[in-house]
Amino acid sequence: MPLFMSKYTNKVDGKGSVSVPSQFRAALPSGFQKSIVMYQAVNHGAIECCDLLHIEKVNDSLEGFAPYSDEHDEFSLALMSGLTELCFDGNGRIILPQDLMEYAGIMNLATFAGKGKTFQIWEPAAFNRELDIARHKVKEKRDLLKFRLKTTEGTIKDGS
Amino acid sequence: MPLFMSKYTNKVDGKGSVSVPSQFRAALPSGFQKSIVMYQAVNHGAIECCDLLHIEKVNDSLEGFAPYSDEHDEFSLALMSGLTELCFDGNGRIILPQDLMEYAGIMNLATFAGKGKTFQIWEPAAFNRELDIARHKVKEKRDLLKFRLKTTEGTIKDGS
DNA sequence: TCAAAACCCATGGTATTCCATTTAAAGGAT
DNA sequence: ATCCTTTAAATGGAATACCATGGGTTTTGA
Repeated sequence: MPLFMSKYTNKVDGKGSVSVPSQFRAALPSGFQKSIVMYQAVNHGAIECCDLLHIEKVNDSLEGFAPYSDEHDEFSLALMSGLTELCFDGNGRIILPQDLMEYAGIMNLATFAGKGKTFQIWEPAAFNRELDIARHKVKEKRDLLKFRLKTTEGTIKDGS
Repeated sequence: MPLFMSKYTNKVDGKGSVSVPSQFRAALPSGFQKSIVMYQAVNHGAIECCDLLHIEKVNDSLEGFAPYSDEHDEFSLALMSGLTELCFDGNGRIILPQDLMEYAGIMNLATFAGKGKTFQIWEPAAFNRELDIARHKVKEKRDLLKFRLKTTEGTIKDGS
């Protein structure tokens, strides 16, 4: 499974166009490489991005609620109405929606930061601040992270 | 599987005509792109919309009740009698029924809000209020969705 | 005959597409 | 390792197509 990793900073022009790093485009699942979906990151002033397949899985999970229940209503509205699907042009660019640019404070530069199954788009300075904070917190809490052992397949590499 | 997502606000003219966002029209299943079906949203003063195929599935689910049971009677009457099918004109517009406009309090503007398999039409200010409420409730209840996600993922996908 | 609805065309604005240039990365040879 | 060549990616700008909207015309049904 391809993952979003590393970070890249690209220019944003007057219309909000940015090139999505080619490594991120290549990491999209096959059959879902025409577009990405973005929304306000829950915990930060940043744009969170994923592929359409991921969204479809979230939507499938909503089927667990009764179709006319309050929960189904609240979750589907809150989650789905806030999404924006953006298709790439021939050069791998997208146009960032105005409201999301404002939410993230993005002007002329945008930092793409890999997060594994998703990635985020940040105003560069804000990203550096947040990265610093995150690293310190990881230092404190590093013992909390444990590798999940695969019980079915006996091949686990060292140091992975 | 096409989904209704994002939100759009369009103008409503004196006759109740509105353009249905092209993204929503494109998301209709092939063979069902001539019309949409709408009805009063159960939980809110809004118009709920979906495609005919979805209605057929809802109708199929009524088969779960015994044919002449009270439940079958009540559900089929309540769900089906309130439906209105509206066909698009050449420009992708529909004419909102008077009673549904009043039910939703729509005057000059209508906000189309994606909900996945369905979408809703709101009076813009009312939508913003409801979106705020829905987001807060989702924050409180988000553990419910995580549980669903885990069980769903565990059965369907691999390598995550 | 009249009103309401369906249909059609024209406009402006926006978003998408395309082409050209610059920049950066990758590979090969000295 | 350094320099040069080749390829790919990112950027800038312009042309094109699409969509929302306004107004008008024909059809339908009461």
